Amino acid sequence: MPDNAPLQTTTAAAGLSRYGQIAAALQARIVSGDWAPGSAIPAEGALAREFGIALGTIRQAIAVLVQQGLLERVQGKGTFVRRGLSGASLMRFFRFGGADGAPVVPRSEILSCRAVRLDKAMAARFGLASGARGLAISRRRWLEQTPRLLESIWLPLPRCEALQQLPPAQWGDLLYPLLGSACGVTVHRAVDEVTFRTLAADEAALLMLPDAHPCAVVTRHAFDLAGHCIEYRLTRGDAFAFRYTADVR
Amino acid sequence: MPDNAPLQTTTAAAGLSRYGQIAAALQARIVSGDWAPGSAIPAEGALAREFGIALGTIRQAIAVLVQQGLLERVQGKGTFVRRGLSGASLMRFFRFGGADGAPVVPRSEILSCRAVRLDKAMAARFGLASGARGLAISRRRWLEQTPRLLESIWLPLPRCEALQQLPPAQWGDLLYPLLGSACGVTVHRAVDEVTFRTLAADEAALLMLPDAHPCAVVTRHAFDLAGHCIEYRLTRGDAFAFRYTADVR
DNA sequence: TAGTGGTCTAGACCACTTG
DNA sequence: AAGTGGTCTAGACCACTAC
Repeated sequence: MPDNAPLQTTTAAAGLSRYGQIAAALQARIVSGDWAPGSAIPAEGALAREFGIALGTIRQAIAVLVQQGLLERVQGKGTFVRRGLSGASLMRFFRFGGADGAPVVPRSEILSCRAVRLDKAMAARFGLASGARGLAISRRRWLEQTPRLLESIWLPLPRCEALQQLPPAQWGDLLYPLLGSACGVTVHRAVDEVTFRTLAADEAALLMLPDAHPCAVVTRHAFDLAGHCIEYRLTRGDAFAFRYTADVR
Repeated sequence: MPDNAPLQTTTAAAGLSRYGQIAAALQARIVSGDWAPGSAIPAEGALAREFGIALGTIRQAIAVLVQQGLLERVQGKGTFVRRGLSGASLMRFFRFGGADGAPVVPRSEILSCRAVRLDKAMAARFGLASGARGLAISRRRWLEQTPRLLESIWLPLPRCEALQQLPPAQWGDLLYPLLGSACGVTVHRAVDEVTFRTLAADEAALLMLPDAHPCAVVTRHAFDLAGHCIEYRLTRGDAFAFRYTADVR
């Protein structure tokens, strides 16, 4: 038995525990696409043999990635790379009329989509230089016969080029699955910030609401598996339809 | 070695894993006050001997309670029962002028405090029958020289009787520490729901805002260690000062 | 029946905190 | 130096899922 080799000779092992190093190694395989979203990773035993460690240790490494939301374990079936966010989750902020239980997807109407130069702040979000190219999308979302949300979306352009080729009519109602299939981008995490203001005249008209009507604004930064920002989104909706629940402990 | 006794003879062991049963046993000691908030629980080894199980199993049980937020582990020092919520956390929904970094506690002004009969819905929250007695508190909270929040608080009355004896002038600015010291109640978890509306005339006057000004309403259910609701609170504040960040993954 | 993850054991040594 | 939790091992058996 090697008992306790003082350092695992992976690429960079700086003061990390063994399971930490291995978790990083597994994460690298996921981020690189070596293990695709939705697919199963090798069994515990196989990984333990590969890394030359005990079962308990590989389990600990996997637990780290499960905690991060990168992996998902299922009794008797295996351990799977989690698929990206569906994107429908923005509706969790609003309750428009209908039944509460069913998570509905609003119909998407693309108002405009064009390549633009990103200003300094926007480019910085994507880790690009000021003036870099991006895609600016304006979208209106409907529930039944009523416009409910207004969205302004920015995407980094070398990365999401494939979207420009595809006619908006074929985009469907959800952006993230499209980003996955067309651009190979997996949205793994999002940070939403909620504030509150009143609608500008043009916004109010598009939402069929009175001028200066109160509205909730959700500002979203979405990130890929590597943790890079790949979407900036501004969503506006009727403030009186806003409802959000937070658990504190 | 007993190897694997099929069932641990605790009180109720229904299909739970051993560490699950033990986690429940530990939780009972915390909820009963046997292990007080802030104090250390016995070391892993001692607990393992007491329950007649391996170290790894007691660690698993403790991990469950850490995950639930009941316990906290500190390297080299021990495992501690977590103290209750500070209550200042409601400010996380609002950003009033001042510096962002510092978590400030607004000054509390008690507008009224009286015993009332609870209607059916309110009594049900506390697990009481309609018409049960409760404490209704109205509070205004100041930052510097400006009133910022309006709070309506309901508490179940047999439980929080000690508050009535204490003059409001001695309450201080935070309710939860007071509930702990005066009534022996630990607030361990809270569920906040956010909605938007406009201010009524009396509310607007108290907050020194225009009539019908937009406001954010935070509805809070707070729970003790046993999971029973012990506070219902309605907080109103200027909607334009509202700002909340949520992480999705 | 074979393969997966889930639970459990009985040790060992390490890292951190305290007196 | 003594006590605590943190890491790691090398096994065992159980529960669930598939074929």
